[in-house]
Amino acid sequence: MDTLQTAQSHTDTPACCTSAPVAVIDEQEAQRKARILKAFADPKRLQLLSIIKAGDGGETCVCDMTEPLGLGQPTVSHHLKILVDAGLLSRQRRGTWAYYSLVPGALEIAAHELMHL
Amino acid sequence: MDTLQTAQSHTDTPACCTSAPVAVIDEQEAQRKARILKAFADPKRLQLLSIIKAGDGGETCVCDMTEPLGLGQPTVSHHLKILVDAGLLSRQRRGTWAYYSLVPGALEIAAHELMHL
DNA sequence: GCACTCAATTGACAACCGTCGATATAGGCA
DNA sequence: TGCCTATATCGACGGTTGTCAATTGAGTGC
Repeated sequence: MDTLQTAQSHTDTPACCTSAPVAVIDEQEAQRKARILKAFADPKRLQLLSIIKAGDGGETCVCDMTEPLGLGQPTVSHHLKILVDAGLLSRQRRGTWAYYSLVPGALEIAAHELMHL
Repeated sequence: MDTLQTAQSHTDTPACCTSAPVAVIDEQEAQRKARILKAFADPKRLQLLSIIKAGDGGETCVCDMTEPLGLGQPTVSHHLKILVDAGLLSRQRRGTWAYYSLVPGALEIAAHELMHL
């Protein structure tokens, strides 16, 4: 058997298009990583994470997020849900208020996924 | 009795919503980071990066990307342009073919942005 | 020159996303 | 109980995004 498939078109052997069995991450793994990274891919959500990270005790009340972001309350709730669903934030109700805090290690894991894709 | 802020009942000062001058990253910085992270937030682009990273010599020809991704050539070109514009890939023409390679340190910088937002 | 191949661009379309207003839910207080 | 506040959900609307078919541009070899 030919180690590399003989002549193919172009009247000669092209330098590339060797159809090598590249070790590419599969569709499923790619979608999983993309779902997490997509949660970061919005300026407002990055600001949200920044606010929560800097919050007292590492947590922040929803009512403290709407004003600095210049967004309506439903929109902030929407972004927070996305971040929670992505496993980046955790929610805790205290009285009438809802406090959000970073899931420990979540940022590090996400960063790790970026470097080792 | 609450040691902080007197009675926080409605019609009075609430416990949160202190409108503290939170050190939040500004809109401009958030948009800059989001633009980079948005480039990662797609499964096909993650697969592209994976293929290129694993390519021989750290570079891969376009014609070796369309098949494993199951995408048309224009779509692959589209994604590659997004990755180049984000500063993650660099392009080099050799003959008729175009080779893409990871910009050194790009992944590390992006990961750093994630952890230190 | 011409013919051929690979890659990039264009235009169009459906799906997704961020935003808002309106409404619903949950919890505290009188 | 009923009212009030904070948060979540719903429905709708523009803007963005991923995809493709068709075309154009770039490069090689005859």
